[in-house]
Amino acid sequence: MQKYEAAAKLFRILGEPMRLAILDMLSCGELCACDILERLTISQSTLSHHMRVLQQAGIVMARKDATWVYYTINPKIVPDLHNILDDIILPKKNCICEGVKLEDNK
Amino acid sequence: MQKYEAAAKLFRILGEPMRLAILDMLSCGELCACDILERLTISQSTLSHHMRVLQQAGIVMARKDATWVYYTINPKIVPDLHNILDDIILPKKNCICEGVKLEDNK
DNA sequence: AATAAATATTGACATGTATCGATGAATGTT
DNA sequence: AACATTCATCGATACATGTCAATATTTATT
Repeated sequence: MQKYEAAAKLFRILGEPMRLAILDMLSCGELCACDILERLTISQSTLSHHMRVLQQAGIVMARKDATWVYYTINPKIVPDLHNILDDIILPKKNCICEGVKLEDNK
Repeated sequence: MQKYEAAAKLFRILGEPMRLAILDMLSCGELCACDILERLTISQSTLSHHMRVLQQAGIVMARKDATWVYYTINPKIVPDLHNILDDIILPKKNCICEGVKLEDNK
């Protein structure tokens, strides 16, 4: 299972409407937290939580300037996500469907 | 927010290691529930739960034959998922980053 | 009809996490 | 030095859901 946990974690992070809204906003380019907060109906602490999650997952990058923090989407994450999805869902060589039993610690 | 809920739901469903393992197994082709169960260390009821979730989301399709149920990945879901991701994370026209405020009921 | 096998459903429980208000920390301004 | 602004952290709460055992349902077999 361990094999799938990293991928699952990424998908789980994308599995929240608020975070998708934030990523949609960032898709055009850099925004500071206050810009994002202005367009959402969530508390500042909730936004801060989401930005931390997105950052730690490597989905967004942060740049601090004085009291502001500016966020951008990590461009590398886009092909990464596509590849992660394809590696699981598309036919491939040495696939687990060929027979091995999966234990919880694998 | 409603705008992102469908996409978030799909990602959330992909956000479980067990379901990714199941999809990985199905990536080569059709398997029945008992085949999948044989290679995982989860209970039968848990597997049944996951298959129902994957089915209702349109990610896998089910075919019943006597007492067996055979599952396949819905091939349409693959490009769909890529498009959903790109529609959010890549730059685009008429993007919400251009200014509108998002209410919870949107 | 009785039994067996494959899958679904139900109810209970534990865990994870989104959310908030309150507060703290860092930086800039007066 | 005092204050304001921006963001982070903490503690509490509510809700969603993964998991299981037990049971039901469906179909085939004897």
